[in-house]
Amino acid sequence: MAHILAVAEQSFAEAGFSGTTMERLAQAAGLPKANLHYYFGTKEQLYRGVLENILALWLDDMNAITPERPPAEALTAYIRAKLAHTRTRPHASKVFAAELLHGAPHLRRFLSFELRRRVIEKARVIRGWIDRGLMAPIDPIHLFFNIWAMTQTYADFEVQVRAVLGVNRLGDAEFAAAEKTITRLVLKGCGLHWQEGKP
Amino acid sequence: MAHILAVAEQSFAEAGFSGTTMERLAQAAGLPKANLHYYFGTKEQLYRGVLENILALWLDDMNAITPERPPAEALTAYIRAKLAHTRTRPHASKVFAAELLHGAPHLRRFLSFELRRRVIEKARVIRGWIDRGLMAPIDPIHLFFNIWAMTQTYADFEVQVRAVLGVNRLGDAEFAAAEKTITRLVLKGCGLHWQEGKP
DNA sequence: GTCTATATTCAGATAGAC
DNA sequence: GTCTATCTGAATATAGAC
Repeated sequence: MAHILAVAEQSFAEAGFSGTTMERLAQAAGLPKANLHYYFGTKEQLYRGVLENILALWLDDMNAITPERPPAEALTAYIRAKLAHTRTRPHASKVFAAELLHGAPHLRRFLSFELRRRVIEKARVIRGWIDRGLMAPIDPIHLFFNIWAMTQTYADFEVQVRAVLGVNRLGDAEFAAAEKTITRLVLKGCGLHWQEGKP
Repeated sequence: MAHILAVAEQSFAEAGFSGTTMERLAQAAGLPKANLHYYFGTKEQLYRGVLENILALWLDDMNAITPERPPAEALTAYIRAKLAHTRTRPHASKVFAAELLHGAPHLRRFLSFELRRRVIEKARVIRGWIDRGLMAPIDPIHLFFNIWAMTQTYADFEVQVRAVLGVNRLGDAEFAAAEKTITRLVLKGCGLHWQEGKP
């Protein structure tokens, strides 16, 4: 079952919902397609299963943001965590991205409630830092939008990154450069100290 | 014909390639579906027509980056141009994003040649600024990846932005906040002067 | 050039044997 | 529970009248 979900995640990421056929999934999972229907009912329900598997990931990373930590440390850790997920779970990122692209018909509740609540909570932490004079007065919610955008682009639009860089795959060097660039933009953008050498 | 392409762009953006039916396009365009096939041949060829319409947009914005301009001014103008396209052509952005998400089978050449060449050319301009001590030594190519990510997220993942902000549509206020945040991150991140009030 | 009607293909779902 | 074979519906594409 977990195996089927993993195969489905990859296929939905690569081919989209309509582009993924139950036949293709069955072949990739190594069993007849009737079994998929036996386990999950409809293709729609299987897709929902894949999505739900992903949502927890998105909320978890934000744990790095806590009031006691110095902002530079917390933001650096957050960026690192997001980028690690981008690297280890690129298919999850792509499925989520495709769902958003098409208006998120399955994620309306998640976005408007769970995610919104969590962002507002963490934005309050950032406003606390600003009020204490620990960082520049940046809009915390837009800051989140932009950190998500920058980190996820290395999964979602990986093919563009590879083509422009002229490499066959994104390895340690590329992710190190990405992390350095994003961390620099965010820390300096927030008026925080950032130093070249610091990993 | 241009009308059909506009309708198709919107439908491909909202429903994806497989999710878009010729019947649906015909209805939206107000003519029988046989005509679509008469004009464009196959659905595939129609999709290629939509994509090609979009590519020029992407390359054009980079004209803002020229060696003579001060970096802060050029980067501010570039961000503004990208964000303006995000706002006026959200469907184009989404079609392009979906194509990248699914591995860009139709854009391989464009990405590896036209786009890559243009990015390398403009990266050289930025390195010139760095060498002249006009800005901090940031990786120019990753800088582009991240500017694209930040500006396009307001089209591609608009539904997420709206849900988290709790608004029904992205208007002047939201785009102003986006532009301010992105410009701040980029300029300060590049060690350039940025001032709150400056639009 | 434009449309109606239809052929063809293919994917999702299920019946029913084992 | 697992599989083969099949049904059903839908979407692309085209034939052929006007």
